[in-house]
Amino acid sequence: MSTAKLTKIDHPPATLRDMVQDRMRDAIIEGVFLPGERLVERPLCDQLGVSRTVIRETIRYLEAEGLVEILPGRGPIVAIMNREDARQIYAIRRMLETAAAEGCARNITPERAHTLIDALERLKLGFSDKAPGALFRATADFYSEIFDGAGQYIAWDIVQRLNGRISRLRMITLSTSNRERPGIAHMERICEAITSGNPDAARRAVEHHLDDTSAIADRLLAAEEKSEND
Amino acid sequence: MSTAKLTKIDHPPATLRDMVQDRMRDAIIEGVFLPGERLVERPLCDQLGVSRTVIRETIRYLEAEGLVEILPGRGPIVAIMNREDARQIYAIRRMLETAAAEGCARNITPERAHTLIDALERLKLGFSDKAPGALFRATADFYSEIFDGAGQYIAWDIVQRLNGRISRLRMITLSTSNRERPGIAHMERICEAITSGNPDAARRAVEHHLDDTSAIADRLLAAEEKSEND
DNA sequence: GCTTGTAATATGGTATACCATAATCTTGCC
DNA sequence: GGCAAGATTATGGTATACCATATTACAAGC
Repeated sequence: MSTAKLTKIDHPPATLRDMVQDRMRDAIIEGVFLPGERLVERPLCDQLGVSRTVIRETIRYLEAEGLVEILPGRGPIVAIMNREDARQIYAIRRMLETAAAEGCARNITPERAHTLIDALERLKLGFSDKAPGALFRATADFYSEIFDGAGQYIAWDIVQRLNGRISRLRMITLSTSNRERPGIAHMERICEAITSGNPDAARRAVEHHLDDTSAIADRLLAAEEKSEND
Repeated sequence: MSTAKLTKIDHPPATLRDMVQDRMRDAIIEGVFLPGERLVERPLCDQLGVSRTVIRETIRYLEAEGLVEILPGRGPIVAIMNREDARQIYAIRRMLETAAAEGCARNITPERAHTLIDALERLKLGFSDKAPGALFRATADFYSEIFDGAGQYIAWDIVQRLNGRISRLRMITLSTSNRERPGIAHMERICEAITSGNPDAARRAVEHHLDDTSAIADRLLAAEEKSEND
């Protein structure tokens, strides 16, 4: 077995479907397709240069993820989220993220503390960045570290999907200017509590952050509802 | 149009895909397809009498649900669950279900109490029934009432999906003979706490029940792991 | 007889073309 | 101007063809 090291290069980890899935998910999350907008198959095929099969499978997948809704007889649209949906999603995130922060603080290691602090640094850079995408990714990375540190990969999966559904909302809340400073302060508190191995403080910090975030989101949605009824 | 009344009942809600999705989901949940078993497209087409497209879309959907896993270059298999997965799933259920029980107890109305008690009755009948499917459905109905009463439909959605992934485990734990009595007793305590409008007691009852259940599940998986390594 | 290289088969992945139906839009008639 | 019939569009559903790859089987060489 002299060639043991040369096993297969994980050759095509990128199937067409996966790429289209990511592209469309990102497009929905970044608001390229707005909530309620119809996702007509054939135009999408042309735009992305793939066959209907791929598009249809992708839509099925995103439907299961909750990003796409299928109206009987009409076809797929970008899922619409209402105020109550958002409330519930934030409530669930609160449970899962507090548990993750607790777990991460409990299992904290020097290495993990290091990567967490790194992620926080990138997060701060993201805030000063103009592009909203960078901040998005940096936020996801930071939380990813927390869930990873807690070993809670299934909860992380759920949180990511929930985040996809409230992405538009997060985009707005993150770019609300008066939100930036407290947002960073919250993250710093969370990071500090976790790295110092204090589960209770970590839980409280996350609770505080999410209560704040969800209140902002709720106000936004309330304002939207109001303006719709004018 | 003399036969107007005889047109097919508003068949729209039943698209072929949905039917196949339900059939396959049930088949996986009920153990017709075992974990790790390959789901070969063309045979499935023959068995279900549909085209590959439908099968493929269904598989994509079930993949997003976590019931199916896709091995690169090999194709879809029924997802395999390990001990750690189960642990995490039970932990998440614990959070979501305790919150739901609390919420339901807080909002309890006479009507809801009535439907809950009804569901509990059916649950008891289900325990004496031989078919495991009946007990499954009755359990789902009971919890559905609780989440419904709490208004937490998104959490309910998540719990249902998680339950799909541990269905095999639930099947075994439910049919474990010495599990039946305590199981019913737990359900009765939960029902009683909720209908009497006592959120704290409801939370504790659910916690107790799930700690018990997950411990049984974990023992089962531990035993399986052991026998595998013989 | 064992290994190795090659052919055959099975399967997933992708692309296309086609049909039926339902919703929508258009148009022409009253 | 309103309404109804037809045209258009989009979708769900199906069949099929093609390619790439992975597994298996088989045959040839040592």
